[in-house]
Amino acid sequence: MARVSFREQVLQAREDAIVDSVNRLLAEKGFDLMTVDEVVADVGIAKASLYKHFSSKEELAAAAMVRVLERALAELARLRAAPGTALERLKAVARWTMRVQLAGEMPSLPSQNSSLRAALVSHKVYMDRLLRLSDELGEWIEQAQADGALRAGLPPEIVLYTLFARACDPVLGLLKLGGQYSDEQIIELLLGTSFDGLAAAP
Amino acid sequence: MARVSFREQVLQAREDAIVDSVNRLLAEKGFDLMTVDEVVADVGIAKASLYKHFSSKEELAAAAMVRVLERALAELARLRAAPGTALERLKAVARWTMRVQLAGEMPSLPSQNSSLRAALVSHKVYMDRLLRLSDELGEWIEQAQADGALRAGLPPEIVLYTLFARACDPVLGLLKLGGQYSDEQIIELLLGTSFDGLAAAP
DNA sequence: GTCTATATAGCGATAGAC
DNA sequence: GTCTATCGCTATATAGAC
Repeated sequence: MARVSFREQVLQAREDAIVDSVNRLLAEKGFDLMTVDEVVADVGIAKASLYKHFSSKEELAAAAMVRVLERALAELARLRAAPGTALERLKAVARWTMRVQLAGEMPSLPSQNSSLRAALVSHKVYMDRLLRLSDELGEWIEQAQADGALRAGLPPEIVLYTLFARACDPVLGLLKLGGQYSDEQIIELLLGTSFDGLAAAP
Repeated sequence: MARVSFREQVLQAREDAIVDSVNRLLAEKGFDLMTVDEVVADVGIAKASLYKHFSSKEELAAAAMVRVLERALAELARLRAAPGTALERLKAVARWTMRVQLAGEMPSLPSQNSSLRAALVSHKVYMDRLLRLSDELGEWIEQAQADGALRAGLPPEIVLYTLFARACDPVLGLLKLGGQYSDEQIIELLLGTSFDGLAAAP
């Protein structure tokens, strides 16, 4: 670990505070409705100061995504260290992503915004974390299929996309809004629909 | 059927053309990135003319949603007239919504935009169609559970939300972009994950 | 009802003093 | 690096002639 000056620590702490706000606002309102003015008001700094740290609104979103991807990678490492089958690990990851979303900490980016997409695919750190996460999940998916625990006919790609999609499923928010179920009940219900499906066992 | 003058027919045709464009643009770019300027350029009219037909951008979105909801209700009526179990009908509806989305005709509205939400919930026609659709699907869901075809422990509400969510699932777009599968293959794969789940049969 | 032209407001981003 | 003040642009929505 390189030595860092006190000044650098202060700057790092400020960047962390910015990413904190961005992450929460992205989870609340999404990228298009989040404004840079809100971010700086939330952090309590001037807009020009923020732009000394991040060169654009897209960079802000990328930073928030990098952080959540790194937290996901840390969760994967934790799960790998514990005992459990590949299927159990995949379910645990799905639970973790749903918990993050219910806690209001899952940034939601529109898949349609092309300027944002362009910024993300050319963002080296973001792409690295995303690919590492995909690769590691892909291994568990193939292992679970080899175990006979995941349907064999299903392309691993589909399983991966489906897991990612459940991380930002609007159904969670709807059910939480309804107020009829606790967070953990919502998670177990949706885990059931994802892995066991809507239909009754044949 | 009330008699309508030629002039009224022309106006109706223009409104239809507007809703056509809005529907396609909503499917392509979503509400936040769709601009009224694009709509009028696509239709070939002036912006002020559009605002004589629809009083706001939110009204435009509501009109597109009403039309797709009415098409869904028509599809339900068609399915009810044909033979089939409740489960088969629910699967057929899911197929229909996925086909609409893959055809680029499913308007996508952000669930987070509060001004849009407010406009929709106070839009009588939209709410009427939405509730009718929910009611009719709810009957099929309860019937399918009574048949033992849908998992009994699952609250019907969850099944309904899940079906709605699959109608705008970003996974469809991702798989189509990949170019590896035909539209019908994508539909059958996702129908499988929705109804039978990711996990292998026990 | 349709048009051209414009009002009005909010946004991302920056200049320049300190 | 941080601030205040502002630019430049684009968006929704409207005024007023025809």
